[in-house]
Amino acid sequence: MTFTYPKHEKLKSQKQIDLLFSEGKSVSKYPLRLVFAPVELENEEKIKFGVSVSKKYFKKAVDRNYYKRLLRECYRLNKSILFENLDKPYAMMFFYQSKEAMTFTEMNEKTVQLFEKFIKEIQS
RNA sequence: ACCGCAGACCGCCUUAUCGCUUUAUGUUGAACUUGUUUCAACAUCUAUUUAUAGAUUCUGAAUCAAGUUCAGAAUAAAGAGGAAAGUCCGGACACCACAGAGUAGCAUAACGGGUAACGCCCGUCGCUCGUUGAAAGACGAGAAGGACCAGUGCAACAGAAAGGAUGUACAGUUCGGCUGUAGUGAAAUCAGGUAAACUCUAUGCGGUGAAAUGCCAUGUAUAUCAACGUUCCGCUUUGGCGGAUAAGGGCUACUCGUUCGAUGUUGAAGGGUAGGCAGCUCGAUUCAAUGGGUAACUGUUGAACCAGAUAAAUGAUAAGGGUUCGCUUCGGCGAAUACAGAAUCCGGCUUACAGGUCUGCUUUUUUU
Repeated sequence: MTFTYPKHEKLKSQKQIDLLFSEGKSVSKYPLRLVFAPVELENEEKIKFGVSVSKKYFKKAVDRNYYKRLLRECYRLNKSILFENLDKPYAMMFFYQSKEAMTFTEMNEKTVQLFEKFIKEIQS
């Protein structure tokens, strides 16, 4: 299993994002939150993935960039959990929802827990 | 040596693992196009032994070569700032009627220079403040430095009164609050101060802003364009032609001016949204040498190419090392490592900033 996060795996389409927010469900593990919805994808891709950190929580662009990078790293290193358990393609968006700082190690643990929770959710 | 001030510059590093963006190189695969060769089928032509051979065209398949596009993996190179920030000025560039006249509005304000331009920068003069000095002056710092003989306004304290005021006392007197003196104040119908007061003068300013704008693919409301078309008058060969009419709209903050002109029909064209390409990074660029200038800045010559993302890359983790601070049993231990993230591009200004380097000046101490 590779640990890449190439361009075509990023969630970019406005339509898919609108769909995600209007019809998507979510699971969370404070301070992380994952919104997801099943979609039709081309070329047998399984996931479209995006990250977001709100201006509400971090005023400065530098801080937002930093946490977005951490979120991307967490996805990149743990995405095998998702790929091995998905039965159909999904679009998903990953949020950091807290004003408090967090280290990479903590965030990584939370991400694994969150992804396992997500797998249970879609299998039930 | 130390402290302070001013100016200029720098603003964490190394290794490993896993990633991201752009460019280049060759490579693999797929699709398409063109061509070569071979085979098959059909058709036509030629020859003769009349069912064979040869040639040509087209179609299909295979093969090889070249090109284009897409995808994959590989290698190499490059990859945030001094403020990228605030979006406060000035430009480049693009479009909107290439941009009209007047009014209003806004900005600037000594003189000279620099610049693409500026409200920026440099120099000079004057002013104010501080230090020093008997003074002249010297040194340092600061600022929003045009005009109150155009008009209107404002003015602390003192004073009767600061502008249709003229009180009190005394004196003079043509007996009229007419004249003078005293008194307050910088200034008392004699004028002066004030434009970080209105105002005046001079100069400048059209608007929008890369989500500008152009193209490609997709392709629809009906905004747009063209023709016909509303009403009235005249002419008429009865087909039309010419002139006028204007609710409203566009150009503006307003007026003038100019321009389009209801509803509808036909045709053309093709908005927005989502996607791609261009704009998009070679430029008032950077560095070095040298010439000019007190300086800001600039001429010449040589060299270099230095981010181009777009739900938005430029990183994450681990270990080690710098640097600073604190504690110290002088072995070390602990903590911190600033401000902050390109979005069309430049020149400024303003604000934020741990720490460090260099230069100049001043004070104090030590040695000679």
